[in-house]
Amino acid sequence: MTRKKIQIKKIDNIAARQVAFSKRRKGLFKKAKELAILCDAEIGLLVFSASGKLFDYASSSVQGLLEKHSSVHSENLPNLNEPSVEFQLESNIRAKLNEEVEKKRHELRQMKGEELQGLGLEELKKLEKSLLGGLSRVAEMMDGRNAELICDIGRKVDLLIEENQRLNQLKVEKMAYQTHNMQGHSSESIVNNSQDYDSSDTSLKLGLSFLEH
Amino acid sequence: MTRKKIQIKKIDNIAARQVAFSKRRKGLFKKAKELAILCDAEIGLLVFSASGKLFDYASSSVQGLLEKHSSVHSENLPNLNEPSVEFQLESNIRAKLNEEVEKKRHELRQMKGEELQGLGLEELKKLEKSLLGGLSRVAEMMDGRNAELICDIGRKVDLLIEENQRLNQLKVEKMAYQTHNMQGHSSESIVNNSQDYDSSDTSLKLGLSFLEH
DNA sequence: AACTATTTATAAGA
DNA sequence: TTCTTATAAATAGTT
Repeated sequence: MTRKKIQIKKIDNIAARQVAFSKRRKGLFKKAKELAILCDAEIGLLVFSASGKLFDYASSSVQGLLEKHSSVHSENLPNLNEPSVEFQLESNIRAKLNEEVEKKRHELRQMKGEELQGLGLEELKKLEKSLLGGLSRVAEMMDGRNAELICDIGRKVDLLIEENQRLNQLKVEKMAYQTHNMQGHSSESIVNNSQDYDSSDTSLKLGLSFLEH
Repeated sequence: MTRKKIQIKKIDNIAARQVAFSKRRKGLFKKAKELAILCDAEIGLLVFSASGKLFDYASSSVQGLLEKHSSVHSENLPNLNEPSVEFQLESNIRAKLNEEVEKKRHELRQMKGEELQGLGLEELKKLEKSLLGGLSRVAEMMDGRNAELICDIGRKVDLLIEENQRLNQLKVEKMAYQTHNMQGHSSESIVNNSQDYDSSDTSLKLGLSFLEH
């Protein structure tokens, strides 16, 4: 399928066949994983090399199935010389998981700048790029959060202003009521009213004080 | 993977996902069959669509396994008797490993700025701090590498200078030899000597040219 | 294990 | 679904 188109039939040359097996197996597993992820599918894939070695992939929900199957299989064909399919599967899965955990742990450490000894300049540059990318997205998201916050604040301010206007209205009405019922009673009420105005003004200021800093 | 490169992550749009599933499933089965034929391998492949529909392929010797499996599967949960202790242990271990992988995968994605939706401002700040920390260490390490490089270059320069001196010495000796053996022979030899000096000087310059840029 | 000229696979658009 | 087509990915042959 490259350099030259090939016929799909058993490759005669043994070495060439092994090389092709290795390359195409890798490609097949990659495709299987992509399908599982992209399309939310469950996939089980078993590949036995001509020499009987097992390679497998299984998304979680199929994992159990493959194991049970293979145990049935091994009962049918008791290959006493080779490790049982069942055992191969189990150790394969465990080994793969452990490897993946280890890989991610290491990658994570490197992103935190912790295990950089072995890295060359090119790898360091890649890391740097990755970090800068992450950083810019985090910054973007923080901006978003800040925008939300400001928006929230704006809404609260509106509410406070509204509330303040309502209070003012009440004061005006109250004052009108007082001046009507106790016209010329004393100057105190007028003073009180102006104090009320002041305090409501202060509460508005307090309500906005969190805007500073 | 064409018209535009895509990220390998679940396709959001349902219709698009189904189309991709159909296309890629076809491709995957084709690849599996080719591998089986070309490399004389035994292959079993199970694919469950997100909606639960099963597609499968199995080369002859694996066929039995898959059939039994899917029949077990269609019975759903017929294992009321006992999920053997051994199996439970296995599953537990695997579940833990899977969980760990998933956790690290997620953390890694967040460091790459990819799954920040759920995060609050505080968490974003922590992330930022972590990224900045990593970045500064990476930068430090790069400085180190650069220092090494410069050190290397310095050593090479020293060698070149030494070499140059040796060449000059040879020239001087040659000149002395020539003037001794052919004193007053002609003015040509003197002209030649001065040309030699010039070219050796040029070669030193060329040897150092990689220091620029 | 790398490289690269080609062939395949496939995403997007009808 | 199927077809087309521009482009990404896989890989046969080679080193």
